[in-house]
Amino acid sequence: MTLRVGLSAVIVALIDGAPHVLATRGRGAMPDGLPFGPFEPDTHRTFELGLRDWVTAQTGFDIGYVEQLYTFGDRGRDLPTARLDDTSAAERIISIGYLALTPEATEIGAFDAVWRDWYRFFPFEDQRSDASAAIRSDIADALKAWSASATSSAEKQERWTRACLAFGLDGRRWIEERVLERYELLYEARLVPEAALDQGQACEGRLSERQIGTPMRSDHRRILATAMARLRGKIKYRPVIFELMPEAFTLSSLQDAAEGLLGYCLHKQNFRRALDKSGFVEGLGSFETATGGRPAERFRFKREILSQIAPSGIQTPQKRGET
Amino acid sequence: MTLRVGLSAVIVALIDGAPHVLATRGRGAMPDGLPFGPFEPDTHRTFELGLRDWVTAQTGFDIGYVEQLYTFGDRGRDLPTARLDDTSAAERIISIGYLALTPEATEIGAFDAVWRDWYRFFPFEDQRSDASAAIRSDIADALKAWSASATSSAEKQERWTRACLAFGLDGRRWIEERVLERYELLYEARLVPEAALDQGQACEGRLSERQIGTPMRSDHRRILATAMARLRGKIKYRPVIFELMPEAFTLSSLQDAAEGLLGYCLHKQNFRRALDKSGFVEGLGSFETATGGRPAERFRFKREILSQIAPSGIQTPQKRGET
DNA sequence: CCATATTATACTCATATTGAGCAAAAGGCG
DNA sequence: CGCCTTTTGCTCAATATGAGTATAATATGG
Repeated sequence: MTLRVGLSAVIVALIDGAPHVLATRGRGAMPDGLPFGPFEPDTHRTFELGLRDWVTAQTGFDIGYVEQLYTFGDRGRDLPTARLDDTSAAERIISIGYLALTPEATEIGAFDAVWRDWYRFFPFEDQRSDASAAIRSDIADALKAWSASATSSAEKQERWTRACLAFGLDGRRWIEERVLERYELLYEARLVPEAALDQGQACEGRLSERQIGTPMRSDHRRILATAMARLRGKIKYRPVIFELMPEAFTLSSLQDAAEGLLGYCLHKQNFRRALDKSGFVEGLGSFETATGGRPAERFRFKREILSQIAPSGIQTPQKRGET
Repeated sequence: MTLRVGLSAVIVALIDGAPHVLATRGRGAMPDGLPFGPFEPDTHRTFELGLRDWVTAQTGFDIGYVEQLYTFGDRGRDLPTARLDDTSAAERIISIGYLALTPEATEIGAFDAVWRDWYRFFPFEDQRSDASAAIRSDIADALKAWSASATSSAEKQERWTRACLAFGLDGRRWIEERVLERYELLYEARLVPEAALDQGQACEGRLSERQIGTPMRSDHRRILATAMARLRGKIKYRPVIFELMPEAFTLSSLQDAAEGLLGYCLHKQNFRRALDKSGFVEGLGSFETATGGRPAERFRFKREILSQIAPSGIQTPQKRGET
């Protein structure tokens, strides 16, 4: 069997404070996918160089911050129509996922690439809107039905416990980083169409795209979930959020960015206090007037601080009592 | 060019509270390596199953907790004697590194595998011993010399800043998680023999194995550094340390384990207070008498708590004023 | 059998950090 | 000018953290 290695990229940028990912547009029945290219051992000295190469070739711009996410290689992921026990496939493709952050959503030159709001693929991950509570409750119902459909009572119990942990049900807290766990649970419960495709079985038609999101090609939604989880975790212990911001920004726009990535609201005053203490930003003395209320001072990220201190991330004081 | 995928494992266990890794013993001039096996796309449905398979086959025991670390694929890593610009090699091996944790250092059945103290490969990572201060200062001298040998003054500056950040020099704090940064800096400065091998150049003979550690095959020391960094970080936000402990343990032995992994000492009373608050452990009512002083109560990890709360890790209140 | 060393565990206290909210400042707009 | 909106400054109680001191329970050696 031939083994091939591909590189897939989750390229994130903010558009009006909302996180977007670069997607290759689907055609006909084929859904959207992530930018994906083969790793060519002859020409690419490292994975990262290979990735930068073909992203530039395909989309026409240079990605900035890049980090490796995870390597995906389960059978089934590359051959949606193949049954899991079919070992006769002639080729196996494994894919190394990368996360890339760009400060602005540059216009895409060639190819069929588009910026998509990442909540299009995961509507339930946005806990800010009023709609989200309703979606969450619909998903909870579907997962309850799935739990009840288990054969043994221990299995029923176990399924429901996992659902509660993943989705913050039954008094448990919603943990924003559990993006992948949530997607994998929906996959296991066959509530997302990808699961049906992979296993050649019908999808549970309980939930609509408005609730469980638009599907993606192959296992790309899993890769995107991994990227979201990583980024949501990382902004708390590394100052990576600034890789997504323009040179000058207001504290409110920074907060909007953090809220967009995390999917929940922050306490404004405490966010500022924490940011102040961290020393990451510095006022520029100029002001943004087009905001409606009192003009906001523009700030910049003090990049040079990275060589001064032990860099941690920004703090994210969650606003309680709203959920 | 043929592309092959291998799986390498950093299997960690504690022996008398000191972290050890399973290594394949070197022969003659060939240094120790990590357990390494090919990924066989025909028989292995997932990477993890493949890994478990051949680890069991080679060493005779089942590994417990497993997580993917990173995928390594830079040219040069697989062919130590090849020059970087030599693209004529017939084969490229990329390797997916895994971290595995086992609760006890089981006797190894077959093959030439041995448990090695992980500080054998990274003596400077252990900040507890008195020797470490001396080692650190020797390394600082060597890095200073390397900085001074740069051509431009900006480059000199840049090198020294990086050295200070990585090794906590010049008033900066030592960050225990920067294991990989430290190793890569030593590699770049050609202070470790692996660098010399990879580039076909002579190693700077400044430092001895007692200071920079025993080398490993290929890029295995880089993989080990990645594993140490991951584990040192992870025990703070996930209760993975218990995967290394036996069923019943004393709080002192748990603290020993944490100190061994982190490479520095913790404040005993505060460590206990934090552990108490976390709710991770539960007293068993039985006591360990062979400790020399007052008998210590045995505790167990409350595994069931994982389905109750948002699991974080253990806190690690560093003991200051000793360095 | 008592002093002593050794380790375990309990409690204290000052100082930071956090969550939550109130109030003033500085614009635009009718 | 008064009102709405947003930014910014400040307070206050509740908790968490760093760093000790004190006491308890064992083994050991005279």
